[in-house]
Amino acid sequence: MGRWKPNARGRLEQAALELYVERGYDRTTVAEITRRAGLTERTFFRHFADKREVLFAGSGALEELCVDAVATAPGATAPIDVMTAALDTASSLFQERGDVVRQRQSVIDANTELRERELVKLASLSAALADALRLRGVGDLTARLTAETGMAVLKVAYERWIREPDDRTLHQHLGECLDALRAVTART
Amino acid sequence: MGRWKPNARGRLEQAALELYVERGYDRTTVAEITRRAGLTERTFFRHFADKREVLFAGSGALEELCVDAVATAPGATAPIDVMTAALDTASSLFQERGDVVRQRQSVIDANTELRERELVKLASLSAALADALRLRGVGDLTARLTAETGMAVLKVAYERWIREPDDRTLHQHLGECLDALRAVTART
DNA sequence: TCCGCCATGACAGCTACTGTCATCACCTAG
DNA sequence: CTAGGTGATGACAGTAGCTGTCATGGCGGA
Repeated sequence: MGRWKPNARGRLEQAALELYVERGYDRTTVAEITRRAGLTERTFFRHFADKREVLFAGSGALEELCVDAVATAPGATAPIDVMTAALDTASSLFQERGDVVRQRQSVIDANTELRERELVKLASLSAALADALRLRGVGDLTARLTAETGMAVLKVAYERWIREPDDRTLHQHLGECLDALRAVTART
Repeated sequence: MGRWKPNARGRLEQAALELYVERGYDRTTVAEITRRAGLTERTFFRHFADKREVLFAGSGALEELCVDAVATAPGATAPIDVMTAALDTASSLFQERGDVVRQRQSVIDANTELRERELVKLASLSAALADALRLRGVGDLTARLTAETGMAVLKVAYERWIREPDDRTLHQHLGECLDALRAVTART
Protein backbone atom coordinates (compact mmCIF):
# COMPACT_ATOMS: atom_id res chain seq x y z
CA MET A 1 0.00 0.00 0.00
CA GLY A 2 1.19 3.43 -0.91
CA ARG A 3 1.95 6.30 1.36
CA TRP A 4 -1.66 7.51 1.16
CA LYS A 5 -4.95 5.76 0.66
CA PRO A 6 -5.82 5.87 -3.03
CA ASN A 7 -8.40 8.03 -4.82
CA ALA A 8 -8.34 11.02 -2.52
CA ARG A 9 -10.46 13.03 -4.94
CA GLY A 10 -13.13 10.37 -5.15
CA ARG A 11 -13.26 10.01 -1.37
CA LEU A 12 -13.75 13.74 -1.05
CA GLU A 13 -16.59 13.68 -3.58
CA GLN A 14 -18.34 10.85 -1.82
CA ALA A 15 -17.90 12.27 1.69
CA ALA A 16 -19.18 15.64 0.51
CA LEU A 17 -22.30 14.24 -1.14
CA GLU A 18 -23.06 12.12 1.91
CA LEU A 19 -22.73 15.04 4.29
CA TYR A 20 -24.65 17.43 2.04
CA VAL A 21 -27.49 14.89 1.99
CA GLU A 22 -27.32 14.14 5.71
CA ARG A 23 -27.09 17.66 7.12
CA GLY A 24 -27.53 20.01 4.21
CA TYR A 25 -24.93 21.97 2.28
CA ASP A 26 -24.63 24.99 4.53
CA ARG A 27 -24.60 22.96 7.73
CA THR A 28 -21.57 21.09 6.44
CA THR A 29 -18.05 22.48 6.80
CA VAL A 30 -15.11 21.59 4.61
CA ALA A 31 -13.34 20.40 7.77
CA GLU A 32 -16.07 17.81 8.29
CA ILE A 33 -15.80 16.59 4.71
CA THR A 34 -12.05 16.16 4.93
CA ARG A 35 -12.32 14.51 8.31
CA ARG A 36 -14.66 11.89 6.87
CA ALA A 37 -12.40 11.41 3.87
CA GLY A 38 -9.31 11.15 6.07
CA LEU A 39 -7.61 14.22 4.60
CA THR A 40 -6.97 17.83 5.47
CA GLU A 41 -8.78 20.99 4.46
CA ARG A 42 -5.83 22.16 2.42
CA THR A 43 -6.04 19.03 0.29
CA PHE A 44 -9.72 19.62 -0.40
CA PHE A 45 -8.93 22.98 -1.95
CA ARG A 46 -6.17 21.46 -4.00
CA HIS A 47 -8.70 19.19 -5.68
CA PHE A 48 -11.68 21.54 -5.85
CA ALA A 49 -11.71 25.27 -6.37
CA ASP A 50 -14.35 25.76 -3.71
CA LYS A 51 -16.87 24.02 -1.52
CA ARG A 52 -19.48 23.88 -4.29
CA GLU A 53 -17.34 22.53 -7.05
CA VAL A 54 -17.08 19.11 -5.44
CA LEU A 55 -20.70 18.49 -6.46
CA PHE A 56 -20.01 19.25 -10.11
CA ALA A 57 -16.99 17.07 -10.68
CA GLY A 58 -18.73 15.20 -13.51
CA SER A 59 -19.73 18.26 -15.50
CA GLY A 60 -16.50 18.26 -17.46
CA ALA A 61 -17.11 14.76 -18.74
CA LEU A 62 -20.70 15.61 -19.65
CA GLU A 63 -19.49 18.60 -21.62
CA GLU A 64 -16.94 16.51 -23.48
CA LEU A 65 -19.52 13.92 -24.42
CA CYS A 66 -21.94 16.53 -25.72
CA VAL A 67 -19.27 18.35 -27.69
CA ASP A 68 -18.21 15.04 -29.16
CA ALA A 69 -21.79 14.31 -30.20
CA VAL A 70 -21.85 17.64 -32.04
CA ALA A 71 -18.51 17.01 -33.69
CA THR A 72 -19.38 13.55 -34.93
CA ALA A 73 -22.87 14.25 -36.25
CA PRO A 74 -23.29 13.65 -40.00
CA GLY A 75 -22.15 16.57 -42.06
CA ALA A 76 -25.48 17.53 -43.55
CA THR A 77 -27.40 17.63 -40.27
CA ALA A 78 -29.24 20.85 -39.46
CA PRO A 79 -27.95 22.72 -36.38
CA ILE A 80 -31.10 22.08 -34.38
CA ASP A 81 -30.83 18.35 -35.05
CA VAL A 82 -27.17 18.33 -34.12
CA MET A 83 -28.14 19.98 -30.86
CA THR A 84 -30.86 17.41 -30.29
CA ALA A 85 -28.30 14.66 -30.72
CA ALA A 86 -26.09 16.29 -28.10
CA LEU A 87 -28.99 16.62 -25.68
CA ASP A 88 -29.91 12.99 -26.18
CA THR A 89 -26.34 12.04 -25.32
CA ALA A 90 -26.63 14.00 -22.08
CA SER A 91 -30.03 12.52 -21.36
CA SER A 92 -28.84 8.92 -21.47
CA LEU A 93 -26.12 9.82 -18.97
CA PHE A 94 -28.75 11.12 -16.56
CA GLN A 95 -31.26 8.39 -17.30
CA GLU A 96 -28.77 5.62 -16.48
CA ARG A 97 -28.43 6.51 -12.82
CA GLY A 98 -31.60 8.37 -12.04
CA ASP A 99 -31.28 7.69 -8.32
CA VAL A 100 -27.96 9.42 -7.79
CA VAL A 101 -28.96 12.23 -10.13
CA ARG A 102 -32.16 12.88 -8.21
CA GLN A 103 -30.38 12.77 -4.86
CA ARG A 104 -27.76 15.19 -6.05
CA GLN A 105 -30.40 17.45 -7.55
CA SER A 106 -32.32 17.63 -4.28
CA VAL A 107 -29.16 18.89 -2.61
CA ILE A 108 -28.66 21.51 -5.30
CA ASP A 109 -32.28 22.66 -5.27
CA ALA A 110 -32.11 23.24 -1.53
CA ASN A 111 -29.35 25.83 -1.78
CA THR A 112 -29.07 29.05 -3.74
CA GLU A 113 -25.28 28.97 -4.06
CA LEU A 114 -25.46 25.53 -5.60
CA ARG A 115 -28.16 26.52 -8.09
CA GLU A 116 -25.93 29.42 -9.00
CA ARG A 117 -23.07 27.07 -9.75
CA GLU A 118 -25.38 24.80 -11.72
CA LEU A 119 -26.29 27.73 -13.96
CA VAL A 120 -22.62 28.42 -14.59
CA LYS A 121 -22.10 24.83 -15.67
CA LEU A 122 -25.01 25.09 -18.07
CA ALA A 123 -23.59 28.32 -19.46
CA SER A 124 -20.24 26.64 -19.90
CA LEU A 125 -21.92 23.78 -21.72
CA SER A 126 -23.72 26.26 -23.92
CA ALA A 127 -20.50 28.02 -24.84
CA ALA A 128 -18.76 24.73 -25.61
CA LEU A 129 -21.62 23.58 -27.80
CA ALA A 130 -21.69 26.89 -29.65
CA ASP A 131 -17.97 26.51 -30.31
CA ALA A 132 -18.49 22.96 -31.56
CA LEU A 133 -21.21 24.17 -33.90
CA ARG A 134 -18.98 26.91 -35.26
CA LEU A 135 -16.34 24.27 -35.95
CA ARG A 136 -18.93 22.62 -38.18
CA GLY A 137 -19.21 25.84 -40.14
CA VAL A 138 -22.38 27.12 -38.52
CA GLY A 139 -22.54 30.91 -38.37
CA ASP A 140 -21.91 32.67 -35.09
CA LEU A 141 -25.42 33.94 -34.49
CA THR A 142 -27.05 30.62 -35.36
CA ALA A 143 -24.51 28.70 -33.29
CA ARG A 144 -25.09 30.76 -30.17
CA LEU A 145 -28.84 30.77 -30.50
CA THR A 146 -28.98 27.05 -31.15
CA ALA A 147 -26.83 26.35 -28.12
CA GLU A 148 -28.77 28.67 -25.83
CA THR A 149 -32.07 27.31 -27.06
CA GLY A 150 -30.82 23.81 -26.47
CA MET A 151 -30.02 24.72 -22.88
CA ALA A 152 -33.52 26.15 -22.51
CA VAL A 153 -35.05 22.89 -23.72
CA LEU A 154 -32.72 20.84 -21.54
CA LYS A 155 -33.54 22.89 -18.44
CA VAL A 156 -37.29 22.53 -18.84
CA ALA A 157 -37.21 18.87 -19.83
CA TYR A 158 -34.81 17.96 -17.04
CA GLU A 159 -36.88 19.75 -14.43
CA ARG A 160 -40.06 17.97 -15.52
CA TRP A 161 -38.29 14.64 -15.64
CA ILE A 162 -36.96 15.10 -12.11
CA ARG A 163 -40.31 16.11 -10.72
CA GLU A 164 -42.35 13.31 -12.22
CA PRO A 165 -42.26 9.64 -11.32
CA ASP A 166 -40.49 7.37 -13.74
CA ASP A 167 -43.23 6.92 -16.29
CA ARG A 168 -41.60 9.09 -18.94
CA THR A 169 -37.94 9.08 -19.88
CA LEU A 170 -35.83 12.20 -20.12
CA HIS A 171 -35.53 11.49 -23.83
CA GLN A 172 -39.30 11.66 -24.19
CA HIS A 173 -39.45 14.89 -22.23
CA LEU A 174 -36.82 16.39 -24.50
CA GLY A 175 -38.90 15.48 -27.53
CA GLU A 176 -42.04 17.00 -26.09
CA CYS A 177 -40.23 20.19 -25.14
CA LEU A 178 -38.73 20.54 -28.57
CA ASP A 179 -42.17 20.15 -30.14
CA ALA A 180 -43.58 22.73 -27.75
CA LEU A 181 -40.73 25.08 -28.58
CA ARG A 182 -41.51 24.77 -32.28
CA ALA A 183 -45.13 25.59 -31.55
CA VAL A 184 -44.07 28.65 -29.56
CA THR A 185 -41.80 30.09 -32.22
CA ALA A 186 -43.96 29.19 -35.20
CA ARG A 187 -45.14 32.21 -37.17
CA THR A 188 -48.84 32.91 -36.66
CA MET B 1 -29.38 67.46 8.83
CA GLY B 2 -30.27 64.09 10.21
CA ARG B 3 -28.21 61.89 12.39
CA TRP B 4 -26.66 60.23 9.35
CA LYS B 5 -25.89 61.39 5.84
CA PRO B 6 -28.80 60.41 3.61
CA ASN B 7 -29.01 57.61 1.03
CA ALA B 8 -26.59 55.18 2.63
CA ARG B 9 -27.61 52.45 0.20
CA GLY B 10 -27.00 54.63 -2.84
CA ARG B 11 -23.61 55.73 -1.51
CA LEU B 12 -22.62 52.11 -1.06
CA GLU B 13 -23.69 51.26 -4.62
CA GLN B 14 -21.72 54.14 -6.07
CA ALA B 15 -18.60 53.52 -3.99
CA ALA B 16 -18.67 49.84 -4.89
CA LEU B 17 -19.01 50.44 -8.63
CA GLU B 18 -16.21 53.02 -8.54
CA LEU B 19 -13.85 50.71 -6.70
CA TYR B 20 -14.75 47.69 -8.81
CA VAL B 21 -13.91 49.74 -11.89
CA GLU B 22 -10.73 51.24 -10.44
CA ARG B 23 -9.13 48.16 -8.93
CA GLY B 24 -11.24 45.22 -9.99
CA TYR B 25 -13.83 43.28 -8.01
CA ASP B 26 -11.55 40.87 -6.22
CA ARG B 27 -8.96 43.47 -5.35
CA THR B 28 -11.64 45.44 -3.53
CA THR B 29 -12.62 44.66 0.05
CA VAL B 30 -15.95 45.48 1.62
CA ALA B 31 -14.04 47.51 4.19
CA GLU B 32 -12.75 49.77 1.41
CA ILE B 33 -16.21 50.25 -0.01
CA THR B 34 -17.68 51.22 3.33
CA ARG B 35 -14.74 53.50 4.09
CA ARG B 36 -15.38 55.41 0.88
CA ALA B 37 -19.10 55.55 1.62
CA GLY B 38 -18.48 56.67 5.20
CA LEU B 39 -20.12 53.65 6.78
CA THR B 40 -19.14 50.40 8.47
CA GLU B 41 -18.87 46.90 7.09
CA ARG B 42 -21.80 45.74 9.15
CA THR B 43 -24.03 48.31 7.48
CA PHE B 44 -22.99 47.11 4.04
CA PHE B 45 -24.29 43.64 4.83
CA ARG B 46 -27.52 45.07 6.17
CA HIS B 47 -28.23 46.59 2.76
CA PHE B 48 -26.81 43.86 0.52
CA ALA B 49 -26.79 40.14 1.06
CA ASP B 50 -23.22 39.86 -0.14
CA LYS B 51 -20.39 41.65 -1.90
CA ARG B 52 -21.77 40.86 -5.37
CA GLU B 53 -25.35 41.87 -4.82
CA VAL B 54 -24.47 45.57 -4.68
CA LEU B 55 -23.90 45.46 -8.44
CA PHE B 56 -27.38 44.07 -9.11
CA ALA B 57 -29.46 46.47 -7.10
CA GLY B 58 -31.49 47.45 -10.16
CA SER B 59 -32.45 43.95 -11.21
CA GLY B 60 -35.58 43.94 -9.10
CA ALA B 61 -36.94 46.99 -10.88
CA LEU B 62 -36.11 45.48 -14.27
CA GLU B 63 -37.98 42.34 -13.35
CA GLU B 64 -41.02 44.32 -12.24
CA LEU B 65 -41.11 46.28 -15.48
CA CYS B 66 -40.89 43.13 -17.60
CA VAL B 67 -43.54 41.34 -15.60
CA ASP B 68 -45.75 44.38 -15.94
CA ALA B 69 -45.26 44.36 -19.70
CA VAL B 70 -46.44 40.76 -19.80
CA ALA B 71 -49.42 41.46 -17.58
CA THR B 72 -50.64 44.45 -19.58
CA ALA B 73 -50.24 43.01 -23.08
CA PRO B 74 -53.48 42.74 -25.06
CA GLY B 75 -55.43 39.61 -24.22
CA ALA B 76 -55.20 37.91 -27.60
CA THR B 77 -51.43 38.26 -28.01
CA ALA B 78 -49.49 35.05 -28.65
CA PRO B 79 -47.03 34.09 -25.87
CA ILE B 80 -43.98 34.69 -28.04
CA ASP B 81 -45.21 38.19 -28.85
CA VAL B 82 -45.94 38.91 -25.22
CA MET B 83 -42.39 37.87 -24.44
CA THR B 84 -41.06 40.11 -27.20
CA ALA B 85 -42.90 43.03 -25.66
CA ALA B 86 -41.29 42.30 -22.30
CA LEU B 87 -37.84 42.10 -23.86
CA ASP B 88 -38.39 45.39 -25.65
CA THR B 89 -39.25 46.97 -22.32
CA ALA B 90 -35.98 45.73 -20.89
CA SER B 91 -34.08 46.84 -23.94
CA SER B 92 -35.16 50.47 -23.67
CA LEU B 93 -33.96 50.48 -20.08
CA PHE B 94 -30.51 49.37 -21.19
CA GLN B 95 -30.45 51.52 -24.30
CA GLU B 96 -31.13 54.71 -22.33
CA ARG B 97 -27.88 54.65 -20.41
CA GLY B 98 -25.58 52.58 -22.52
CA ASP B 99 -22.47 54.06 -20.92
CA VAL B 100 -23.18 52.96 -17.37
CA VAL B 101 -24.48 49.61 -18.60
CA ARG B 102 -21.31 48.93 -20.55
CA GLN B 103 -19.08 49.99 -17.68
CA ARG B 104 -20.96 47.75 -15.28
CA GLN B 105 -20.87 44.90 -17.76
CA SER B 106 -17.12 45.13 -18.14
CA VAL B 107 -16.79 44.70 -14.39
CA ILE B 108 -19.08 41.67 -14.46
CA ASP B 109 -17.35 40.08 -17.44
CA ALA B 110 -14.00 40.32 -15.68
CA ASN B 111 -15.07 38.13 -12.77
CA THR B 112 -16.53 34.65 -12.62
CA GLU B 113 -18.43 35.17 -9.38
CA LEU B 114 -20.18 38.17 -10.87
CA ARG B 115 -21.12 36.32 -14.06
CA GLU B 116 -22.51 33.64 -11.81
CA ARG B 117 -24.72 36.14 -10.06
CA GLU B 118 -25.78 37.61 -13.38
CA LEU B 119 -27.02 34.19 -14.47
CA VAL B 120 -29.06 33.88 -11.29
CA LYS B 121 -30.71 37.21 -12.01
CA LEU B 122 -31.59 36.05 -15.51
CA ALA B 123 -33.01 32.82 -14.11
CA SER B 124 -35.06 34.82 -11.64
CA LEU B 125 -36.35 36.98 -14.47
CA SER B 126 -37.22 33.87 -16.43
CA ALA B 127 -39.19 32.40 -13.54
CA ALA B 128 -41.05 35.66 -12.98
CA LEU B 129 -41.96 35.93 -16.66
CA ALA B 130 -43.14 32.32 -16.75
CA ASP B 131 -45.37 33.06 -13.76
CA ALA B 132 -46.73 36.15 -15.47
CA LEU B 133 -47.50 34.12 -18.57
CA ARG B 134 -49.31 31.49 -16.54
CA LEU B 135 -51.40 34.24 -15.01
CA ARG B 136 -52.51 35.04 -18.56
CA GLY B 137 -53.72 31.46 -18.90
CA VAL B 138 -50.73 30.13 -20.81
CA GLY B 139 -50.03 26.47 -20.08
CA ASP B 140 -47.13 25.54 -17.86
CA LEU B 141 -44.91 23.96 -20.50
CA THR B 142 -45.44 26.76 -22.99
CA ALA B 143 -44.94 29.41 -20.32
CA ARG B 144 -41.61 27.99 -19.17
CA LEU B 145 -40.32 27.41 -22.66
CA THR B 146 -41.34 30.85 -23.83
CA ALA B 147 -39.65 32.46 -20.85
CA GLU B 148 -36.45 30.43 -21.18
CA THR B 149 -36.33 31.05 -24.91
CA GLY B 150 -36.82 34.73 -24.29
CA MET B 151 -33.81 34.72 -21.98
CA ALA B 152 -31.79 32.93 -24.65
CA VAL B 153 -32.65 35.62 -27.18
CA LEU B 154 -31.97 38.37 -24.67
CA LYS B 155 -28.58 36.94 -23.75
CA VAL B 156 -27.39 36.68 -27.32
CA ALA B 157 -28.79 40.03 -28.42
CA TYR B 158 -27.43 41.83 -25.37
CA GLU B 159 -23.98 40.37 -25.79
CA ARG B 160 -23.84 41.41 -29.43
CA TRP B 161 -25.14 44.86 -28.62
CA ILE B 162 -22.49 45.33 -25.93
CA ARG B 163 -19.69 44.19 -28.16
CA GLU B 164 -20.52 46.29 -31.17
CA PRO B 165 -20.25 50.03 -31.55
CA ASP B 166 -23.47 51.97 -31.34
CA ASP B 167 -24.66 51.53 -34.88
CA ARG B 168 -27.41 49.08 -34.04
CA THR B 169 -29.83 49.40 -31.14
CA LEU B 170 -30.52 46.61 -28.69
CA HIS B 171 -34.06 46.57 -30.06
CA GLN B 172 -32.75 45.81 -33.52
CA HIS B 173 -30.49 43.07 -32.22
CA LEU B 174 -33.46 41.49 -30.44
CA GLY B 175 -35.41 41.46 -33.70
CA GLU B 176 -32.56 39.87 -35.61
CA CYS B 177 -32.08 37.23 -32.94
CA LEU B 178 -35.74 36.37 -32.89
CA ASP B 179 -35.71 35.94 -36.65
CA ALA B 180 -32.64 33.75 -36.43
CA LEU B 181 -34.28 31.70 -33.71
CA ARG B 182 -37.29 31.11 -35.95
CA ALA B 183 -34.97 29.98 -38.72
CA VAL B 184 -33.23 27.59 -36.33
CA THR B 185 -36.39 25.94 -35.04
CA ALA B 186 -38.25 25.87 -38.34
CA ARG B 187 -39.10 22.37 -39.55
CA THR B 188 -36.98 21.29 -42.48
C1' DT C 1 21.76 3.88 -4.38
C1' DC C 2 20.69 8.38 -4.75
C1' DC C 3 17.94 12.19 -6.24
C1' DG C 4 14.14 14.73 -7.48
C1' DC C 5 9.10 14.64 -7.92
C1' DC C 6 4.70 15.42 -6.15
C1' DA C 7 0.69 14.58 -3.27
C1' DT C 8 -0.25 15.65 1.19
C1' DG C 9 0.27 17.86 5.96
C1' DA C 10 0.98 21.80 9.05
C1' DC C 11 0.23 26.39 10.03
C1' DA C 12 -0.49 31.21 9.72
C1' DG C 13 -3.31 34.70 7.74
C1' DC C 14 -6.98 37.33 5.12
C1' DT C 15 -11.65 38.45 4.29
C1' DA C 16 -16.53 37.57 3.62
C1' DC C 17 -20.29 37.19 6.44
C1' DT C 18 -23.14 36.76 11.07
C1' DG C 19 -24.93 37.43 15.90
C1' DT C 20 -25.59 40.54 19.44
C1' DC C 21 -25.88 44.47 22.05
C1' DA C 22 -25.40 49.56 22.43
C1' DT C 23 -26.49 54.23 20.72
C1' DC C 24 -29.20 58.09 19.79
C1' DA C 25 -31.81 61.19 16.47
C1' DC C 26 -36.54 61.21 15.25
C1' DC C 27 -41.50 60.47 15.74
C1' DT C 28 -45.70 60.11 18.13
C1' DA C 29 -48.88 59.84 22.02
C1' DG C 30 -50.47 61.95 25.88
C1' DC D 1 -43.41 69.64 26.39
C1' DT D 2 -42.04 65.22 27.74
C1' DA D 3 -41.57 60.18 27.71
C1' DG D 4 -41.08 56.27 25.49
C1' DG D 5 -40.86 53.56 21.25
C1' DT D 6 -38.58 52.90 16.61
C1' DG D 7 -35.16 52.04 13.43
C1' DA D 8 -30.76 52.84 11.18
C1' DT D 9 -26.17 52.59 12.40
C1' DG D 10 -21.80 51.41 15.20
C1' DA D 11 -18.80 48.30 17.88
C1' DC D 12 -16.98 43.97 18.54
C1' DA D 13 -16.27 39.21 18.67
C1' DG D 14 -16.55 35.01 16.19
C1' DT D 15 -16.99 31.41 12.28
C1' DA D 16 -15.62 29.48 8.04
C1' DG D 17 -14.09 29.64 3.26
C1' DC D 18 -9.97 30.10 0.90
C1' DT D 19 -4.72 31.09 0.07
C1' DG D 20 0.41 31.21 0.55
C1' DT D 21 4.26 28.84 2.07
C1' DC D 22 7.25 25.55 3.69
C1' DA D 23 8.02 20.77 5.37
C1' DT D 24 7.62 15.66 4.76
C1' DG D 25 8.54 11.33 2.86
C1' DG D 26 7.18 7.37 -0.31
C1' DC D 27 7.99 6.37 -5.19
C1' DG D 28 10.08 6.10 -9.66
C1' DG D 29 13.81 6.88 -12.72
C1' DA D 30 18.90 7.42 -13.66
